Amino acid sequence: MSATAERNQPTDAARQISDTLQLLQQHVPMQRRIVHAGDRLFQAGDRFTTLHVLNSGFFKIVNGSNDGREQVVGLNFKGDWLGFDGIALGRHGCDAVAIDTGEIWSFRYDDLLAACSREPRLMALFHAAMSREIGRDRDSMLALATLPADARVADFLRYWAHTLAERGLRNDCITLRLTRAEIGNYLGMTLESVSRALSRLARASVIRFPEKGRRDIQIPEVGALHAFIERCTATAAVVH
Amino acid sequence: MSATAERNQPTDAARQISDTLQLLQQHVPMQRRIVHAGDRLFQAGDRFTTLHVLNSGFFKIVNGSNDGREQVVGLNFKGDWLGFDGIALGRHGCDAVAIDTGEIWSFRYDDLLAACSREPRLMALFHAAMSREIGRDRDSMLALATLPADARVADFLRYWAHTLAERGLRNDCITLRLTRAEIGNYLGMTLESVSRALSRLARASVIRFPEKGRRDIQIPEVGALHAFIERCTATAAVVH
DNA sequence: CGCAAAGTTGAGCGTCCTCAAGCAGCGTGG
DNA sequence: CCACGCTGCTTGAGGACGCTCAACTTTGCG
Repeated sequence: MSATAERNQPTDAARQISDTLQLLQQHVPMQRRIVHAGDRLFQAGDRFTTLHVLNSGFFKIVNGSNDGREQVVGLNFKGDWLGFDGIALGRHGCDAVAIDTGEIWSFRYDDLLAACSREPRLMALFHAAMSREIGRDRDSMLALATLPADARVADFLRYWAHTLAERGLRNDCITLRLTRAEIGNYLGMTLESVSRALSRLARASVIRFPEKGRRDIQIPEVGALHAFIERCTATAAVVH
Repeated sequence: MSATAERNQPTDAARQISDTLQLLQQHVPMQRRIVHAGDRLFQAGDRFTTLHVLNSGFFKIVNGSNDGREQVVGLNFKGDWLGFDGIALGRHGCDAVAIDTGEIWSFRYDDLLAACSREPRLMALFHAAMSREIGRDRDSMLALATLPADARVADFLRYWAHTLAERGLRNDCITLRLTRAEIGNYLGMTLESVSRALSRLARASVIRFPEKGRRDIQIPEVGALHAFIERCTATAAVVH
């Protein structure tokens, strides 16, 4: 939680991302490719051989169960790594689906390891990326388990805005690449509940919609999202 | 998902665990220590320097938020690694608390890296452990977001039984080291709901309680838990 | 034996889901 | 150009699942 990650001045995260891209380019043979919304980078059951780093674009990670349930369990942005889940069993356990046009860098896992032994900084970045993923997943669980629906939506927006800010991008007006149904799936609620939550957030002036369309969301003040979330959890723990 | 992990014959997981313990012992300078229920291995904010592997006992991982919410986001068993979350930022983001007496092996992260460069098999096991953690967290999210309360409890028992079986231990009668409140916290529900869910599971003969005490839980047939979970999700998706 | 902590069970209620209707944006084709 | 259909989004009404509050039982420990 970097107190206030201002945009357009390199944050720790931004530096880490550019270092990663640079080191990969220098030391690991890889393939660059353009993907479009809907493209599947890999899916559950695929044999694991390669890792990927997102140079631009957005991905969603979908986890399925044998009885047909499935859920969006992760979102990926520029600089994020994809495919870690395959290392353990040699097969992927989830699908990675592009939700916008973007560029993906792919390289063999064993080539990465070879490069890491020559360039310890790359190893450090690799491990840090896996570690971050674990921390991120745990934060998702915390939100899923402890926040009421409205606060989960607010937390989702806060996370998205934070992620953009980290990368030096504008975050006062974000364009969601997900439908209400996908957001709902990610947050463990129905699309109607997402819609209602957004309406309430707008009514509370925490977010704002543009004149036309409700796909973009304006966030005048990220702090207001924090405040809203705390207000939700506070009412749950009233006097008593 | 190894089809049927029979106990008392070494599974993949069991072999991996013994390999890990053996390689660590041979190549990494480390400290062995006994911990007791309630002991804290590390907590959020602590500077990260060392990783840990559980040689015996049970741990819970507790994640907190700045506004006071906290949740059990992970459970650890023999052979599991602890501390991955600290690598990214150099500080831990959660607490690791022992929930039973056990033995923990601790070693410096940089010592591990040095050993890994000499012994690639250790590196592979290290990466596999992180990868497994990610996959496991995603399964937790899936359960939290898509299963009704009763099914979440059944899934929790299924996971616990499966984990014991993987390690070659009896899993037809498991002793929960967690209170109803802790289980509820882990599953995103109240302790009363956990209690009711267990009662319903017992009424449906999916589990059984011993004559005295309700801390132990007998699971005559693990498959029955699967069936129960599917029955729960099926009723949600009726004809239509 | 008595107290504290953990667990069970019931009654009432609130949040969120389900079902349904209507609206908005958008590409296609007459 | 507008009708048309499609997909995504919003909003309302009713109901169910799980939470809150409360009483009681059981277990464990000094």
